[in-house]
Amino acid sequence: MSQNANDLAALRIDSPPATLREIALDRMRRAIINGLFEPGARLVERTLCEQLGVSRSVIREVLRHLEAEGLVEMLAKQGPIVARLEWDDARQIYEIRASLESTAVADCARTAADGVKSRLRQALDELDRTSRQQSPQGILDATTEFYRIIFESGGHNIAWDIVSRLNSRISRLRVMTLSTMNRTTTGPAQIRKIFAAIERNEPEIAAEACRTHVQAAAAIAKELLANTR
Amino acid sequence: MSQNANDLAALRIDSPPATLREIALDRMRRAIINGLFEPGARLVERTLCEQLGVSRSVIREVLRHLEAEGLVEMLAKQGPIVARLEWDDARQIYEIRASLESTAVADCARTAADGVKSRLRQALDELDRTSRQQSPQGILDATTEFYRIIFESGGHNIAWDIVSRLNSRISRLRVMTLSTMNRTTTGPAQIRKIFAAIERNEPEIAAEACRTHVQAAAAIAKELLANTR
DNA sequence: CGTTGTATTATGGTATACCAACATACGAGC
DNA sequence: GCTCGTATGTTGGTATACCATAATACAACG
Repeated sequence: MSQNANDLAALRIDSPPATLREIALDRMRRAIINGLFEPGARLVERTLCEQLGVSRSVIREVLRHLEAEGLVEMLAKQGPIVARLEWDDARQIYEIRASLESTAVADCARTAADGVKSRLRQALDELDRTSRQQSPQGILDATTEFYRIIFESGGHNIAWDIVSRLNSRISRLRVMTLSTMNRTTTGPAQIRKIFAAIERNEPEIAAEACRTHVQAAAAIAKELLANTR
Repeated sequence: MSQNANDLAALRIDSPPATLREIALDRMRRAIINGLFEPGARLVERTLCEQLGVSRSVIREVLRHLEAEGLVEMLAKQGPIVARLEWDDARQIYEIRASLESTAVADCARTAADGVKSRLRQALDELDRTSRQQSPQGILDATTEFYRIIFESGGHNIAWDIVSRLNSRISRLRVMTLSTMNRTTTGPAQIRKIFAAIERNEPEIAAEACRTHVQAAAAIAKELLANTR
């Protein structure tokens, strides 16, 4: 590989100017995840056109994508609504997360090199910081980053996609459960336990700590869902 | 609940006349899964319009859906192609399946009532039958049904959706691995082992047998992918 | 003969037009 | 006043039109 080849590689244009559809998809997804649209709210196509300033073609394609992601539900003969979340769905999502995350965590504990460990420590520090200043969004981002490192480091990007997609469906619960967990216990104790096991390369212990963490979140979520009704 | 109420319930219209989009989605998905379109093949929208006899709006919405499912890839500035499958993707898919299926199988072994067991036995008989007559499609259908019962019986429909979607991405491998496994070993020995453990309500053993089964499939798939190159 | 500029074509991105089904409101007839 | 029918509006489903860009072919020029 010559210097010349490197220079040429640097020329490559890799950020294709986003299409309206991609922008709209991103906006809509965020809007739903952030709760800008209530679960069950109707998503009238022509209204969305005005709100986003694009044509119905674009909106409809975005809706198809979000439908496949499970963020939007299509009621036959009535049109699209923001997906609602029953406890039974949430329960299943937490179960699946427990499976996938504990597997990834164990894998990470088995193979993690120093580089990964230090990146994890960084994420954990960030979590501590945001946790002390009671910033829900910050806690969520830091926790997400912690897990992202675990999945990516083990080459589990497909599992990460699945987990991310599932998390987006429980976004509303997630921000509350995470805040609760970081308020009641002494900070992010459970995450720290996971990290400690990874650092000492103890897969079984790490996986078990992870399962505990997810189950705790599920328990809190169940409470929340019961109270909201 | 009066007889009257029952009669009224029977009046309910529950099969909304499928839209063109739903039909087209189904057809396209099958076409890709069955290999009618080669992986990597371009999916030119106007061509598909003629082939399916619908407008581009419909085709494009279907493509968005399939894109989100991972069956179609969008190359920026070049349009959609049938998703290709690298071994690294297949590897991950088998790993995820191992996690989710073994969890579901353990759950099933823990809780399965007689009704579930007899339905599983039925599926197993069907698998024996199709296996004896070397029918690849029959083997695939029977195996799918076996797992479907396991997931549905435990209330794991979301996990089942995920597994189904992943399986559709490895459909080509799947039909070959299943045939191979049912040819080399004495019939569906591994599936039978899973069933036996479920029947005796032994979750750990059932889960382990399931993991073995998936790992064996992955090993064969790896061979296949290596040879195809 | 090759290089460069230009016309043509193929194709995806976006907007718009039209229709059918369902819902709502209103008015005629009893 | 109640019922039914009709007009009107809302909204999703589908088709089509138009544009921009990238690739290709071709021609002109050196």
